[in-house]
Amino acid sequence: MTTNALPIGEIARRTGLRPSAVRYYERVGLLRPVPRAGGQRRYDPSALHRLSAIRLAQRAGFSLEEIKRLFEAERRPGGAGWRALVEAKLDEVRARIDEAQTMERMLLESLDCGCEAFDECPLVEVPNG
Amino acid sequence: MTTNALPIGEIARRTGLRPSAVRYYERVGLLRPVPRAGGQRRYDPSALHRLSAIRLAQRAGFSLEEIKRLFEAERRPGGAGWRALVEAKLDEVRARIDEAQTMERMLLESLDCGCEAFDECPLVEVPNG
DNA sequence: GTGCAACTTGAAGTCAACTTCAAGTCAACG
DNA sequence: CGTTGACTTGAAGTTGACTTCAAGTTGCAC
Repeated sequence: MTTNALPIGEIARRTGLRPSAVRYYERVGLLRPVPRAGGQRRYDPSALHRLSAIRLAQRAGFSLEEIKRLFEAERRPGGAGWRALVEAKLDEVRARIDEAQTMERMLLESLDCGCEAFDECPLVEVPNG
Repeated sequence: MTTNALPIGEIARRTGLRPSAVRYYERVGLLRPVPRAGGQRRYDPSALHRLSAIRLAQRAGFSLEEIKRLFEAERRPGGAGWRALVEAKLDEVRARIDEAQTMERMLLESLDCGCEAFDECPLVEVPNG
């Protein structure tokens, strides 16, 4: 046997994605085409890892296009451009964390003052131009 | 004069939104209809604060529907349901922060080991069912 | 071999969040 | 008074990320 080769339904079940999503990822180039058994996709378990990485990056706010570039960057030899790309992404992630933390403080503050708070929270920066 | 009443273009310029977006927010109920001068919207500067709060919440990952509910919740008297809603949002924000921080560690790790890292980062949790 | 669930494809549909378009209105300048 | 530019409306178009559909094929149990 060629070790455990999972059909798309099994991949879907384990990742919580729908088969259609997995096929979609393949179509847009996020997943390389996998070997077929009689036309049907057979996945190596490592696909689970890849899919999980995609979900995480996505929940962290990245578009499929960005995630794709992130994956592609790491395949380039010499590590020329990819380091800069990862650093750029790092900046983005940190900005996201900052914003989420500001939101957290806003929500906490609005819990504290108790009334019409969120709408008037002083943590929101109003443009002054 | 009825204090500074800003036309939609000015609101757009200051918030970085397009006028069409501001009208859209009104249409979907995120912004209450404002007074008109000869058919044209005239905004109180407080609208800038509201719009900024919207942008922040949006960047923190909330849909317009969710933001709307957040605003509506704070208007209910007694603070009955809105406290629970804000607390639920808090949980969501914290989950987002966690995920973004995992992304951050993944990216850092992939910078450290230098090669095909992001795709194989051990920080990604693979489902085991 | 029969049947059924799970798979295949391409095309079309959906949803959010807008943007663009067409056609028209209004204020102000010269 | 004419025209310019910012505004108005409703309707239709766009993008990303999928899902749904129709029509057909395959894998496996019985």
